[in-house]
Amino acid sequence: MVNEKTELRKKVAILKGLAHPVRLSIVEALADSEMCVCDIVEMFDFDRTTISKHLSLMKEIGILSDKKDGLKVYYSLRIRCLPSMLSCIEKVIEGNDPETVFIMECCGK
Amino acid sequence: MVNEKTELRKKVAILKGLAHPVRLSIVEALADSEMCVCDIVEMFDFDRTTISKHLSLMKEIGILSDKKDGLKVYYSLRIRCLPSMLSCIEKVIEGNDPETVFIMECCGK
DNA sequence: AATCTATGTGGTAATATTACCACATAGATG
DNA sequence: CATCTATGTGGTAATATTACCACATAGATT
Repeated sequence: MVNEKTELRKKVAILKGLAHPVRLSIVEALADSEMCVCDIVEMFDFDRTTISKHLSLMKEIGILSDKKDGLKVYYSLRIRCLPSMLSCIEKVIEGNDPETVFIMECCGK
Repeated sequence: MVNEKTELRKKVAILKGLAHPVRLSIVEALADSEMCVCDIVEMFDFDRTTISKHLSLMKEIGILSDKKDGLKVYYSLRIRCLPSMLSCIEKVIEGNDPETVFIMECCGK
């Protein structure tokens, strides 16, 4: 049995880990395949070290895992259900007419 | 077609809205049924106005909707798939042995 | 071994988030 | 209508997050 408080803290940590435009974009990019830091850095206009810190953070939280190969480090999703989880939110957003920001139904199950 | 940047911002906003222990607890409590502010406040040791601000924030983001009835205000989930979305994260956490903080598989699909 | 390449870390200034207090208000009740 | 009850808002101090710079390191290349 998992401690309630601890479980809540872990869930919040994961959500916080996803709640940043750079980090969420990385997670989405990793949905299909792993990428090296060099390629991930290319995606953004931010400093290389900024991206590196976002990756370290997500690794520490448990969202990503890394794998070294020569000079390069490859990151991949450690929580595989994330893309489908996020697609729930996407459907909510995409389903909107421009006026209403969010609708009430999604996932259609 | 939804603007990519805007969509990302909205997704991040929702995730941020969930990424706080008080707010996530509220969302979980609202999974089953709506609640008035007075009852939600009872759940926590924080100041009443702190809870009120968390509710306002989630309403603004679109996570919650409210409904007035006399003096009381009832909040409910506006994004209904949230509980099942969060259960994905829960399974990841619960599936752990105490040593490993996160596992790689979840949702069992 | 000197150098280069890919990546990571410590420090820090700028910015955002959070929690509480003081105060405001709408609707019920005496 | 005076008051009470449930709720919300503005302001602010404490804290957390973020992005960059300077620097460090491991492994490849010359």
